[in-house]
Amino acid sequence: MASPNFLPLLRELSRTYQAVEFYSSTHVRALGLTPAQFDIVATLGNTPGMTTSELGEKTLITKGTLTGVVDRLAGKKLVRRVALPSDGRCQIVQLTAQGEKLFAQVFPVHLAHMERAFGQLSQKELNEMTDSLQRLRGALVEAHSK
Amino acid sequence: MASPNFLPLLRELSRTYQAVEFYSSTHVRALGLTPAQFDIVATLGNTPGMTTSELGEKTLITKGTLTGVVDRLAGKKLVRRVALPSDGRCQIVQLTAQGEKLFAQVFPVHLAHMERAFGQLSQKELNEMTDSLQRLRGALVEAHSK
DNA sequence: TGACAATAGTCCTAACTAGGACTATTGTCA
DNA sequence: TGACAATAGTCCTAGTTAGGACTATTGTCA
Repeated sequence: MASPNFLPLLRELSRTYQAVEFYSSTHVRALGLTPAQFDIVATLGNTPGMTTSELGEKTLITKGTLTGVVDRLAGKKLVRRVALPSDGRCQIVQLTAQGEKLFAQVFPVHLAHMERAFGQLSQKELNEMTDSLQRLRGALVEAHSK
Repeated sequence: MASPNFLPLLRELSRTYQAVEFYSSTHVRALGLTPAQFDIVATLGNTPGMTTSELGEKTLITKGTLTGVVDRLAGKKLVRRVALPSDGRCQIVQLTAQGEKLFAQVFPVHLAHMERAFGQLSQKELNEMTDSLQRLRGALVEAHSK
């Protein structure tokens, strides 16, 4: 390893991810939600609700964090926790009517906002980038498991 | 925008970035530093030190956060703040002797750790991914400025 | 030079973050 | 069935995060 040749990618990956986060979160905050809260509302939209752990898998928010975020959304009456009779350990998190309404108002608008940036790239490039990132992620998982 | 075709990329970008963070931070924490603290030590290594704002640009840590992180590193005697005579507003942050020593011990080891994952991809693929990410970032900056 | 804008950095608040300890519940298997 | 491992979720702690208000200093320009 004379000079590690992956540092530019590592650097660019961080910068680009942060740029996406900034572009997205600036818009989301203007709509009255934090990025984590929006993430959960968007994930619960058009679903009958899901387990806290399932929600964690989809949003990449870890369990310890999720408790607090769901608490705050529940405090805003956007989300509700329902016990699952078949498994006393689980709780289903689902949007309230008010949450559904917010989702319907906010989600399409935010999607259009993101489209304004991502739409500048060709479908071919989007696909290639997705595939490459997936290969990188595979390499990370593999390296971690050894 | 019948069905937005960029969502898979958005999703994969988050997942891959988080995978990198997890792979990296697990290792960094085992070395006794938080990711943000390691980032700063790594950035200051082999330099005469730099301004807080310059440090923020390089590490992508915003000013408000930076104060606290540098405070904690200073508390560990790894870093020191030096006033800049030529500009009374600026402070130079630099590694102490102990910080230099830690950098020399920890940085190469961490680089080798990252190499184990990134080394699985070809140079060509690394370059292509870097270029694509850069184009995406450019699109975000452009969309944000309008 | 004096008014005023720009910059550097700290401090504050609310929220998110990971990790681990802990409780309650469920599944497994001898 | 009873011991025990696995799972779901909450709680706690230390730390990071963005954003904005604030102070001090510097640069600009009429």
